[in-house]
Amino acid sequence: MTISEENYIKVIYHLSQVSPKGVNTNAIAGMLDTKASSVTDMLKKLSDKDLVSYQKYQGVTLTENGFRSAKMIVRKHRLWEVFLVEKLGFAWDEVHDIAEELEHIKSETLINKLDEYLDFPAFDPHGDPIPDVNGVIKKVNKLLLSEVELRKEYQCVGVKHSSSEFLQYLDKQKIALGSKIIVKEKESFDDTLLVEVNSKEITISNKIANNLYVH
Amino acid sequence: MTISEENYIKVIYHLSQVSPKGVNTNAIAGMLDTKASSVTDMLKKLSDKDLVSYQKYQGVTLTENGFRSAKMIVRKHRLWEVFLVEKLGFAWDEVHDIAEELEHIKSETLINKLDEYLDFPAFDPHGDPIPDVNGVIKKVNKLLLSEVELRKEYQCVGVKHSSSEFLQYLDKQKIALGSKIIVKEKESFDDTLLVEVNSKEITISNKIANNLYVH
DNA sequence: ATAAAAATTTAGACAAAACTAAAAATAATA
DNA sequence: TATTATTTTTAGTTTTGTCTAAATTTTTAT
Ligand SMILES: [Mn+2]
Ligand SMILES: [Mn+2]
Ligand SMILES: [Mn+2]
Ligand SMILES: [Mn+2]
Repeated sequence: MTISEENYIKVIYHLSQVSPKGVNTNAIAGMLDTKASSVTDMLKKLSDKDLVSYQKYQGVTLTENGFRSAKMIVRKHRLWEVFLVEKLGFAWDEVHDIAEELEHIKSETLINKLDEYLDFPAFDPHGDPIPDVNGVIKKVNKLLLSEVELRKEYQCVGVKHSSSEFLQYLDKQKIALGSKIIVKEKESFDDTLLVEVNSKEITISNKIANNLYVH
Repeated sequence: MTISEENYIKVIYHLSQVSPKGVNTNAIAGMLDTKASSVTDMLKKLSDKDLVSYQKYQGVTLTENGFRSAKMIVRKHRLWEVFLVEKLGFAWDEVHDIAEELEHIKSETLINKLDEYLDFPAFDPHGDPIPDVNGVIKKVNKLLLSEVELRKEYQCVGVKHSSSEFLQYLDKQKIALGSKIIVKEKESFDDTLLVEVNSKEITISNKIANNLYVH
């Protein structure tokens, strides 16, 4: 697989999580910052290689092959993110773009030795699960902070989108993975939350609460 | 720079060490396993980007820009090799191909953090010097084993070519970087050497002796 | 049900990096 | 020096991945 093909497969994998019955051409184009016509061309090629099943105008799904490949790319991406944060001391908002490049390094042995070196982590710095060597992903019941019961203690376990701005906002509010969090009040007008984190009370917008996973 | 451009620049850098007054088109083609006509095309492009100075039929040299870039690619290659051997436990004959890919990862910050993480190594697993953050390379007076005085103690400090077969041969003979080595006798007919390594006597062909650096 | 809007695909073009075959320049040799 | 031989460059293709513009299909709205 070329780097470009890998990028398409990974995007289709991520989009499949929300539209399992078929991923739209436009959605792929949006994620890859490319044009719909380019996507169509690539879908034909991926289909010829039996990585996706594709019928004109009907959207696309991953084949067994494509699904396996996608999980291996995600595995590499997330293991490299762990390496960058745990070993090299990068902040969690700095690692995504570098991991986008590192995920395309070919060696199987490399990634398995890296896995071992990192002590077989199950989650990446953003709380996303890391597929193991067989592609098995640890499932965790997690809720968005916006869907949580009042006055019950939860633990922060992940972020939905890991944009730099969002992650830096969490840093500023001293919210990290593992932080204990209790929703004290919910403003019915705009769903703003009054929460307690690290024994301090802060208010959190609905947009933020919709991007923070707790458990 | 694209990956392909980086590969050309690196090859020109290495060939410049032996032909400083100009590198041949054919030599580049040989190293990159490509055709001379492809090399000519690329040299024009690199010349337009002020990475090489090139005049038809006259061979090519690196510009100041090209030289700086080349050293940064070599720096990345060798730092990654150290990482693979020291941290991930690869053997010294297994790391070259993986480093060929890793050397093209773009981030400056990444390579400097990696450098720090590895404790600013001056040499890679094959004894080749690693340019520092400013491109400065530590010079070492080293001789080929074939050029050495008899009955004098030397230390093995590097290999000239790091092909897997050669490195595995050295492993088999228990010759590693740092090994003490004394040439006892030199067969005048074919320049075969009788040497002492690790208090054991072994015979070494001229071809081997021409590829092993000592100090 | 028909028309308008949106999504998707086709057709044709382009840039990067490679190739083959042929022409041109340089180097080697008789 | 004249003639080969070698090296290098040019000319013309090919493949990959992208693009724009136009055509087609599907979806939405009247
Ligand atoms: Mn990421
Ligand atoms: Mn991540
Ligand atoms: Mn190497
Ligand atoms: Mn090396």
